[in-house]
Amino acid sequence: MASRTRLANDAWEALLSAHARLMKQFAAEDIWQDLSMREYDVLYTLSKCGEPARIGELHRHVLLSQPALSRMVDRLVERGLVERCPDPADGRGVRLSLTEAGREQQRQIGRRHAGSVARALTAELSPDQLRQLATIGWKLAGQPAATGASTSDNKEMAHR
Amino acid sequence: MASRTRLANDAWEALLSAHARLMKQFAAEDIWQDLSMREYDVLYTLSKCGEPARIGELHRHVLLSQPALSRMVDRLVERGLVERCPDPADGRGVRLSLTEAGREQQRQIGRRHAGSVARALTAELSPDQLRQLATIGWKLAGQPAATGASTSDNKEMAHR
DNA sequence: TTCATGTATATGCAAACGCATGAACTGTGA
DNA sequence: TCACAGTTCATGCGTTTGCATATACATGAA
Repeated sequence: MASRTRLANDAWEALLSAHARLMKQFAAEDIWQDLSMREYDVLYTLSKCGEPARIGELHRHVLLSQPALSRMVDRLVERGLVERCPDPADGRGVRLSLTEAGREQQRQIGRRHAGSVARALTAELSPDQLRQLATIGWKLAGQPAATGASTSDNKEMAHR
Repeated sequence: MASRTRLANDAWEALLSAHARLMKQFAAEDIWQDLSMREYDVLYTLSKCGEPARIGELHRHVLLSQPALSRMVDRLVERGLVERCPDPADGRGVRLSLTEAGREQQRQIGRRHAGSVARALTAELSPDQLRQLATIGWKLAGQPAATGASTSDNKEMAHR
């Protein structure tokens, strides 16, 4: 049982190290145009969340404090990438959506970034390992299954 | 081949989501005493790097700009947790090491944090999945094998 | 209705960050 | 020996962050 603790901590440290290394590698690439990776992350999340999305919803997916996120949205609105409308169903809330410019910039950057990600990960991992990582990651993220990786037979899913 | 790209991107997104969720969860715990998770990360890294360590060495492991790291070390020195000495072998460099107080605080926090990590990961993942995550993570981190997880037979390692 | 409590987002402010650059030193080739 | 490019860390400065808190609305009970 103590070894189980050790196993878990080693796995977590490995995840953190992988995260740090790849984030640095991606950040160093010249594909981000005039926005930071965090800003891109918000645009990307917005495009995936299904717009219009609430700030609270964004906040569940982005590693930023709520006030920081609120102000980042300010800037993105000011730059014409995001629209902020009052929510007709809840006077406290706001509805966020990408503008056409925001969507377009997200797509441009996203295409290149997806290429970098694919190159970095497929260089190190087998297809089975990619599937394992997806399964494990989504599980830790609290999202049972996920997009499309579940279509292929993944023996490891037998572990629950 | 396009599916391989998709597979890799799904795996990366899963990793990011897991990272964000768990980081928030850990950050919300009341175990960090008077330091931030980033500060703890520096103390932990210092304890693992083998002291005395160079700032550049720390910088390879911590997701912070070099100037930010330099100033964080300033603060940790000011608070008596880290010592900064000139490097006798290289007049440009500095040698960093934990003070006794720094080491002690790292250990205190580390014990509790390790418990949280173990609880969070073992709740979601099987021992095999923990081993898979460690193998995959260290590979992506650019560190071939790693601490102790390699002692157990891991069938997935056959994938290279 | 009115009040109390809870939730969603915004704002004040000090601290921390990243980028560009500077200062100190190393190492190499002329 | 000197000059010059490369490396290591620190500093100036504007921007962004997090914490605490305010504001505005929602919701439920009296």
